[in-house]
Amino acid sequence: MKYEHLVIEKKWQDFWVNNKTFRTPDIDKIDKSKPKYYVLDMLPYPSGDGLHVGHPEGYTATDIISRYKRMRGYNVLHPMGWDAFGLPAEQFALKKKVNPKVGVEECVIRFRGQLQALGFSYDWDREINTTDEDYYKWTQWMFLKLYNSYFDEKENKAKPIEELAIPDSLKGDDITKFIDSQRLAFISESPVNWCPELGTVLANEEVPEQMEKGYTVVRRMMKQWKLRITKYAQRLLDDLDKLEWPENIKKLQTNWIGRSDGAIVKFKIKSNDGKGRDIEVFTTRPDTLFGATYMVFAPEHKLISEIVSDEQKEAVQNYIDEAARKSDLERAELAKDKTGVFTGAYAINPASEIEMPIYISDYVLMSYGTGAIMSVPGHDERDMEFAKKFDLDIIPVVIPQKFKDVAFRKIKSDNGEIIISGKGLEKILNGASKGFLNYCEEVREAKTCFTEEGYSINSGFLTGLTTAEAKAKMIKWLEDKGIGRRNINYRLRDWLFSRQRFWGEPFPLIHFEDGRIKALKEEDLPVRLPNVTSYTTSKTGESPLSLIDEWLNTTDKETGEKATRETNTMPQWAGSCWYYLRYIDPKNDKIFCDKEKEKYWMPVDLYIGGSEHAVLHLLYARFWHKVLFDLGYVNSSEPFNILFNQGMILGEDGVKMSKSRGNVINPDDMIKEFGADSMRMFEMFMGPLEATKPWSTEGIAGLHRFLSRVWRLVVDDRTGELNPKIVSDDPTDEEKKLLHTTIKKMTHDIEDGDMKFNTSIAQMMIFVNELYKVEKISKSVMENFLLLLSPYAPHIAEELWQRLGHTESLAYHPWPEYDENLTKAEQITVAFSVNGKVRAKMSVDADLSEKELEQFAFDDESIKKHIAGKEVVRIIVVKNKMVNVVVK
RNA sequence: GCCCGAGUGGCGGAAUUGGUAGACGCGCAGGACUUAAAAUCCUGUUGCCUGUAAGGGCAGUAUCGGUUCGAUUCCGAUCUCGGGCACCA
Repeated sequence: MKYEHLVIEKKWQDFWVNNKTFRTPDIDKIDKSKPKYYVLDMLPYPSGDGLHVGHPEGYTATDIISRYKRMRGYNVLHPMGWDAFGLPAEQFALKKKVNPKVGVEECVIRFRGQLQALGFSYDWDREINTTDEDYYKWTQWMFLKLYNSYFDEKENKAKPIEELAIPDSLKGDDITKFIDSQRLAFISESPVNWCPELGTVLANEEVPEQMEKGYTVVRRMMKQWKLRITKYAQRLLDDLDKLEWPENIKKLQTNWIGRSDGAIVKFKIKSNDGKGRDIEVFTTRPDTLFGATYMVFAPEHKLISEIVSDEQKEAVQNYIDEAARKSDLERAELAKDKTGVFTGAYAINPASEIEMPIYISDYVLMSYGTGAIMSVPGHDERDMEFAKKFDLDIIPVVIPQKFKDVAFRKIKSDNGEIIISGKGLEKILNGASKGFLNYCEEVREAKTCFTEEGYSINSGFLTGLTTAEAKAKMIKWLEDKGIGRRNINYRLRDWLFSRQRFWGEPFPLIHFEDGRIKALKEEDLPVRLPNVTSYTTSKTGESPLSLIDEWLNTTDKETGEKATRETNTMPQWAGSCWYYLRYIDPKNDKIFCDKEKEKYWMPVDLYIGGSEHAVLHLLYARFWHKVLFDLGYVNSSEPFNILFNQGMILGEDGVKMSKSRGNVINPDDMIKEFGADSMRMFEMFMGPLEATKPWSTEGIAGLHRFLSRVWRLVVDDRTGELNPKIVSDDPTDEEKKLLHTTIKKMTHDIEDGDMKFNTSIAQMMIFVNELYKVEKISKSVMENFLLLLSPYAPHIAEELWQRLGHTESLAYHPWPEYDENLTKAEQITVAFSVNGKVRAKMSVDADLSEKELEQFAFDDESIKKHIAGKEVVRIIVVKNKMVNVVVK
């Protein structure tokens, strides 16, 4: 009987499902004396195309770990679910004129079938779907928690809104306004990408695609819900240290959060109308304040209308209008060429006391810092470009280290020794200081822009100091004068949390006619999506929900007052922010997850998914988890302890798989032709998990060949009986060494956590190749090998295990142990080299002394030849490895 | 532009702390079995030079340089590719 993968794989998949082999018992039935291991996959979006070959890559890795940990005696939690809200399902629904859940159901059935066909050991009793009412009820519940919480700056954590201290000075509506301004979920007017032709708002990522199709996209202000993730910026940054994540992912998150240390500086604006006005700016380089020669405001800055001069009014208004029409993307694309307009107003530099003209330009962003900057064109490239274009003054105030000695040479004057700054020096020195003078001249002429740290010049009381010293001294000076302070800025923005779509979680909020907003109570949840058979998009940019009157119009349950529902829905990220908690307690209708169960299973021990989620999903989930932690709903401050990113699988041509290229590999075809076990093994054999690597159909055939070889080792091809080579004898010494070496290698490969399964598979191939060379195989050796193989190729392992006479599944059979002594070779090959070049190799007894090895080297004919007539200077002996003779 | 990561045979990739470069697989070549083919099994496979042969020699881990008895591994510079961010003051 040949290796018939289709028959075997179906048999065992049915066995596992019917026997619930991989069901993780509920908490009270679990043996708590065993350690726990929570292995999580990033839950997939069940798209209409079905699985692609990239999915099984990460899933196979987690499955191998899960199966290994079970054999190691761990209580393993290994669940799967569906992240099914989102745009593709919505577009499918609009096209087919159906409710999106119709399409989602089909896709889920398809995905589940495909995953089961790969033999993954998920506990299907814990399957979740983010679009189930029982699930999104709790997503809404968490939104309410965010809405009803504020961030306490002193304690650096979220607290219930009832605990918020309200200033005594506030009365009536102002109290409500104050409370609303502190909530972690808040509504605000925000710019969005509006596409008039499509009548919809687009996410930033969708903009380029639509513009290529010829649609226009403009910026437009709309009321949007946001989550105050920025309050958690520092904690999200600090806690990265606790996590065993790849350094590059930590770096990506660090950059995304983007902490900048600097100062806030207050400038006086020269008054046109007698009113005293100040403007604050943020700078990371307070040491360059003496070099600030002009200011730039973002076009959206509120102060512009107050300070603009009559002559400039029209030009300024035109510029503001133009900037408003551009999308963020357009603003960025035109980045090379600076634009702007003079406002006619001036500010006073508090350090140099010069008048600084105030410009507006869209290179200054309203959303970062204070929306206004001090420009130091000598030491900031953008400022320099702008200064060049508008012919503004440039003062060099920082010099590179190399000019230090020239710039600050001590000059004897009539009054004794003094330090002269670069400015004074220019008049006095020549020759020796040419490089320095050239530098100053180039800066003034906007030919050079020195943005690094160095030494201050032309900077009054800062002159001569290093950049670090000057920063500190300037901040002190600003604080003493009450016109500035140390400040930290983050790049991270508050999370735009609303979408104008049908297919998402509705917000549990109602609006009254007078504009008041009321959050629903926990017992009112879930707010269900309307059960319509079809729907259309609105032309106003609002959610399709706004057109469904019987859903939209409602009354306040408590007062009977007329109200309308919030029509925005939550973004696709919402459901995936906490799904890992629901797996722990998927059927609970009292709470999203029982706290005792959470305490047992959390944090996730291993989390594997694609690096496309390195920033957003992982940051959002960490943020939600911290809020839940602050409010006392979870015991862990971070959700994912170890993270691993799988690499992308490219097409056979070495480029990204895409339908248009026609290089897409369908996993169904591969499973049918070669089998799930071959598929799993090949994806692991291709290379390290994190690497990007091209697919090879010839490669998967090779793994199928390997599994066939394993099959024939146990089963006689012609008779279907056991291979007569398999005997009940004790293993020979050779077999023992081979087996124990293999156990050792494979155990280490998994325990090291590098996810280099390719070398384990190579070791199994060596094992099988060796067994093909011997006359007899001890049955126990074969059994141990099947246990080693089982996490990788579970179907064939179970089948052969059974054929060797076992009646129980091997899924919970202990992983083989190895004996270190048995892995050691008695004979080893050592290399003899002369001057580092290997000249001879020799098989010797292991653990020879250095003297003995040395003697062998000198007795070797080839070594003798190479050292003949030369002086031996040194001999280096590395035990069990080599002897190197150094000659002259 | 900035921040990460990576460059090893025809290809995917191996190589504990610096210690025998190319494990394992694919592909290719040759052989066995077969009327033939497929499947299977065996052998070879970094390049160049040399030898009838066993063998021997030289070069070689993107490029150039450094440290070292010895470098794929450590250090410096450069080039190429991949990923992320992108006017963040």
